[in-house]
Amino acid sequence: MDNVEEGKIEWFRCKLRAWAFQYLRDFPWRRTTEPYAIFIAEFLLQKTEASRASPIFEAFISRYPTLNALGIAQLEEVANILQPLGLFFRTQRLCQCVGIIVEQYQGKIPDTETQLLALPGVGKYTARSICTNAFGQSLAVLDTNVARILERFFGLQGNRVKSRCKMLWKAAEKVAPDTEVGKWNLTLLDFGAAVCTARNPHCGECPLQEKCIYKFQFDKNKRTSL
DNA sequence: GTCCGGGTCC
DNA sequence: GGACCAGGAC
Repeated sequence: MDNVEEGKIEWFRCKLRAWAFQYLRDFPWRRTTEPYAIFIAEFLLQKTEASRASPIFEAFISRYPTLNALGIAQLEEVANILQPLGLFFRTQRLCQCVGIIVEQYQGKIPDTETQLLALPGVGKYTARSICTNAFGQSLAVLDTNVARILERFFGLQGNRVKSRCKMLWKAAEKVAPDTEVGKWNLTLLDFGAAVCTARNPHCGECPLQEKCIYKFQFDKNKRTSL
């Protein structure tokens, strides 16, 4: 965390905001704050590429427009719609969630991180993502994209990606701005998917390369190997 | 920390 | 085959 100092953070935010202005992606779930739609989207997006989840999400919402509609659906039918995305256990967890929400929350998606965390298949990332995107709360998130960007740019923890690492969660919260955290979270996600990718990151076109620890190390290795 | 997961890209 | 994707459970 020593490398994560205020001046560098401000520069980091500034560069990424400028990048987001031009490159932030558009997805159907980003055009709504309706809690049910956000809830479904976050579930489908777990360990799944956003562009692949997109058409399935639209089919899902048009088949089950409300939580109550989903509540009376058969598990097999739901599984059928989600089949192209794999990870069948998600369907089971999703249906369990719906049952609990109908019984305990009168069919309304709960709006606190703690309540959401108690649902099966909802971890810290998903709970916070729902809170920011559906209920306008300001909670930073950590996923593999955020972890990778923070590790590389600030030189945290070598190159091991541990999504649950406390230090990375702290760093994610420290780096998040005071306002528009929801948009900030999306910015990091999109930047990780488009520029700071796991394989073959596009360092040459990266707006952060000037102060990036990873880029610096990379160049150094290149020099010494010549 | 470790295991789990289905499709995709390398 | 193995790493990787808007992770979660144990």
